[in-house]
Amino acid sequence: MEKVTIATVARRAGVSRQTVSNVINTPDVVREETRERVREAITALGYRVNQAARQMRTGRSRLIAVRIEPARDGINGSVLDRFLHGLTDAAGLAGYRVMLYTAADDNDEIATYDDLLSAYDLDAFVLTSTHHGDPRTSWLAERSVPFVTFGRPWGAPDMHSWVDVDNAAGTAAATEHLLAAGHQRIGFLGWPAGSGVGDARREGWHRVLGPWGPSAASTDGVQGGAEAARALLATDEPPTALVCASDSLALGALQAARELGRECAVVGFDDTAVAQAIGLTSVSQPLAEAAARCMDLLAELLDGRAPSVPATVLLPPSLVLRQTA
Amino acid sequence: MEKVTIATVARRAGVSRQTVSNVINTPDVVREETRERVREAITALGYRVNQAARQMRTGRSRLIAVRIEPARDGINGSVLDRFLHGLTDAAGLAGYRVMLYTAADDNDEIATYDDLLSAYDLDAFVLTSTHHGDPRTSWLAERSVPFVTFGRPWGAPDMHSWVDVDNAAGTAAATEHLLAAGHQRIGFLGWPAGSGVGDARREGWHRVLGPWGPSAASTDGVQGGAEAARALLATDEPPTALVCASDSLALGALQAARELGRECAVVGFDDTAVAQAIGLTSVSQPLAEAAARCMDLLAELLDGRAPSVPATVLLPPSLVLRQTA
DNA sequence: TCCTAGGTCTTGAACGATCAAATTCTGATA
DNA sequence: TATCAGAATTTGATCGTTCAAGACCTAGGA
Repeated sequence: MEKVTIATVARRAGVSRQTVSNVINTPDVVREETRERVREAITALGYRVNQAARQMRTGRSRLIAVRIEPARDGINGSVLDRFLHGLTDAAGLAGYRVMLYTAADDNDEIATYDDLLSAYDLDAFVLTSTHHGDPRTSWLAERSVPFVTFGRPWGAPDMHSWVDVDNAAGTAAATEHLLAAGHQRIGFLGWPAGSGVGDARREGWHRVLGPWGPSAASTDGVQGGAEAARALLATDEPPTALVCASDSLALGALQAARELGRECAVVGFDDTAVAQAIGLTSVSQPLAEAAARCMDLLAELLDGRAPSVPATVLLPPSLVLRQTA
Repeated sequence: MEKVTIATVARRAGVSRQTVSNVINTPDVVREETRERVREAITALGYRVNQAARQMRTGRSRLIAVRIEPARDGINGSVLDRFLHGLTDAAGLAGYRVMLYTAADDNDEIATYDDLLSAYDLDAFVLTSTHHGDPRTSWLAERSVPFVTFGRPWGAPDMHSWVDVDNAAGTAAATEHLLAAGHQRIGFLGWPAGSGVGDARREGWHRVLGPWGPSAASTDGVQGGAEAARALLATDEPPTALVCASDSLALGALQAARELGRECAVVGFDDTAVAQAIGLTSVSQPLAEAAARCMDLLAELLDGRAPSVPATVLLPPSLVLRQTA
């Protein structure tokens, strides 16, 4: 079982190296009959293109990089995990591979770009966790490195392609579900104003209920959620249902309600493992699809058939009904 | 900002290409003074080795592949996630990069090996979720592809290097903790016999308690855990504490205890997001360290300084105390 | 019959690094 | 001073692929 190169195939098929290369990359310039003969030789020999050699000549690696972040509060970590899985699948289908890297912060990440680009000739990046004033996108854009973000460019015009989930639509659907179930006072438990995602989730709830509705804010976490929920539930006319910006907050709310002996419907966000485990109704992001769409956009960029205007994709989340609402 | 190659550096330092290459790969054969001059040129120009070119000549890619699995029951998914993060970090420090792939089953995975090896010249694989009669290890071993498993070769002799966590020690520690807290009747809630990991976790509990102790088994999941726990708690002399093979089972046990109005201490396994969220005491695997050790072993294999006997590393888990025990 | 255009295929060079072998330099010894 | 071993450096070839350009063949038109 020797090394099979393009020359081995060429010899067996009785053609030149270049013809074999053409069969692989631009089949339509090769005559039908020759093409078949070469294809036969390729499968018979089990030939596979050597990516390193191809890359050296073309300057393209068919490699895409994604940052893997530590599961921050743990509870929401699996979101990225599922996205990664979807991306790896989609990339594989499109003939690309996913390479991982870690970074402590934005600047560290930018330093890594430099390294990955010059050492590995990376074709593109997929960025997650975009935020206001993100320095990463401008760095990449300035050097015209192809990239797509999962998460819209908060607070900036659309200078690049992105895929995002319609957070507001998710909380809106949750709120409507609660209304339909007969709830009159539906509260919102969210994060402090200023984060794009958090604000959008509050917006969806607000959009459905109109001007009124009790709401509270806390940084993410079970503890914070419980405290904020206690405050809301201790008022004169406490809400009978709570829409929450995350499963962590929702879990805190459930604990608070139980302590106080109050009936309170709760809906979380992200459909994490925790929600599945404890039967929490939650808004689920279509992560596999989001990943696939990211790959689609990247493939467009890389094939040079990119639209002049950045493409943007907004996916609707879905409500997963369980016991808590 | 043109492309900087080894020739650019050579010209600037006034030496030949090969000398630059030597400074990078075998610095000790270059005279001190020359070495410094070349190093200066390298940093001044911001030169970075082109991996594709190096790979074509050496046949080594400095790339390591890991399979990313879908978060199976969701609740335990983050274990792999954290391992991956640790591996990416450790690989980066050792000058390697991690590439991802997905596979539907063992055979699919083997087909992917073939592809990755011939197309990308992958240097090594890290396998997770090893099990009895795993066909992957023998496939790789036959072709003498370097690899390390996270998880020991269940039911087979040590034919390759592996890193694993001492599952039995984990449940033993949990059991001892419960004994010290004054519990007399400590039960075990595990998986059906036959899985290496599950059996080891039961073993640890059994080792501490001796012959006696109520135990039950169920396939993993909250539902199953609740049912099995109900059965245990409904006996004449119910256990006052339960050691569980997973956080899912533990969560089920907690729910069963609450339903029945019983006090019952519970310890889970894996310290997942769920455990953190609901305050479940759980056995925590040192995943970052496990990943680092995997990388160490791989580096040894790849540098050719591999020991004749496969290296095996068994890491002790730790008990994370929270409210439930 | 000759020429040309288009389709098909082949040839040599190049990508950027490392290997192997050849060459030059250095300093010590006779 | 001439010689030589060993250290330091250079040269040419090579890895497997694709690019650019050229060669060959066939059919159609003048």
